[in-house]
Amino acid sequence: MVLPDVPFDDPVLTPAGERLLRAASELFYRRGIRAVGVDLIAETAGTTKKTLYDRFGTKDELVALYLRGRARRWQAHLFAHLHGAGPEGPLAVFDALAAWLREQDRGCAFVNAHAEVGGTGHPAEAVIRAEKDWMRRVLVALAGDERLGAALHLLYEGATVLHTAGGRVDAVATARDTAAGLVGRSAPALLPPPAQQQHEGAQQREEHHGLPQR
Amino acid sequence: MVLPDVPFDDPVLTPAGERLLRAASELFYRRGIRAVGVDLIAETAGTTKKTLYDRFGTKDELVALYLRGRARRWQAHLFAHLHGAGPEGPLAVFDALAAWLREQDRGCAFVNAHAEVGGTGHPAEAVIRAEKDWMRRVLVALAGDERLGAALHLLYEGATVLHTAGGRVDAVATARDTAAGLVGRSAPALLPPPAQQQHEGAQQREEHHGLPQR
DNA sequence: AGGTAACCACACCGGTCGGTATACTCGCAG
DNA sequence: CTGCGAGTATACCGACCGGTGTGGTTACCT
Repeated sequence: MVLPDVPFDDPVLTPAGERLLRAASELFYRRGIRAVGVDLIAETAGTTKKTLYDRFGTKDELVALYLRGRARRWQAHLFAHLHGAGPEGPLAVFDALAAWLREQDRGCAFVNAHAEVGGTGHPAEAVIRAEKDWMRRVLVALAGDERLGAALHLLYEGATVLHTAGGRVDAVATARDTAAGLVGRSAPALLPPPAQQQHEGAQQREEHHGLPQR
Repeated sequence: MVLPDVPFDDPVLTPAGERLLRAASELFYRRGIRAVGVDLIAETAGTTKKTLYDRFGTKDELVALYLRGRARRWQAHLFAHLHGAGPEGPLAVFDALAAWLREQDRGCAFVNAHAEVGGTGHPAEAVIRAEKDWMRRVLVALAGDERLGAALHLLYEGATVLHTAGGRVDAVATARDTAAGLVGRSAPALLPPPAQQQHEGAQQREEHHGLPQR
């Protein structure tokens, strides 16, 4: 089975740029975007605001880069869990989510970012939509069915929200149970047990892989 | 059937206080909490920061009041849709949500607020959890079953997120379809088509039908 | 008459916001 | 040797942040 890749490649950065993006990612996720100033980011990265603006041009661009990085890391985590998971692929997504949320206690970075910048024309908005769209395509591919994949996507997002904002530690397990019911009912015979397939979709569909680099 | 009320009563406010809360609610929802300063709120309400702090003490308290108001308004909207909706109660929730999201284009105020203040000890956090917990109780009551209600809750939250952050206009409809499948499968015999009798799985466990009134 | 709650106008506080400017050092490729 | 990209250090900008203080004006209640 071929799973789609998230449509972001990793940026080529100078050492200081790398430290800045790493520091910004940690701070943005843990405290929120508007709650973190560029001064703090530069200081945490052990460099200066000057370097930050030389590399990234704008705080907004740094935010967009932060989200792209999150998308790539979540994909890596997810595909690692899916690898070797047999025909119950769709359900393994919920196991991957449970493990992910054990460390990422502030929930979905994209939903959180949208809460802060949604509707403002912020460059992060496109990244947010692209990630949601990608995740849906993954679930549709795993489910082998458009409607079932869309339903699983709803459960996946609902579980993330209720786990985090709702404080319901059983949310992911409930979602998995519900998903199992849907999957079992919809296509019980489509997936023969012994088959190891790997996801081969590695098309990077962006040619502009550099940074402002001015 | 008795549905639980949201555990917030409406505050008694002076005229200027009312204007402040109304202005703050609009601004917080549309632009985010941290993006809105107290100066702007006071100016929009046609009053001064002094009055704001005399009435509410803190911006954080104003934020909590804002969320309580949102919860009450959503409950009123939801119950109005449920009223007269026959035995297909659980599905009417998704119709109410669709209508709600047609006007509330920034999605769930509680999820958005949690993205900004989650994990900081902010007084809004308790309000957020209470609202999610209340909504779950409503869905469990409507479904007449704990597991089914929890599953519907997942679909409800997932639909809200995917509609808003994901930009999927079909999210609520998909959630409704999926919910219909779950409901139909779980209790097919309890609801004879031509009958206005209510499904009896909802145990009446509270006599407090009015407002919390505490 | 006196008290008081509500309100407004305005000034002020230290701190932080995103972003810019100047000037200097280092290593490396032509 | 020179030029340049990368980095550091530091000062600065106007605007805004949440929050406080002072003083004065209504209107209503005893």
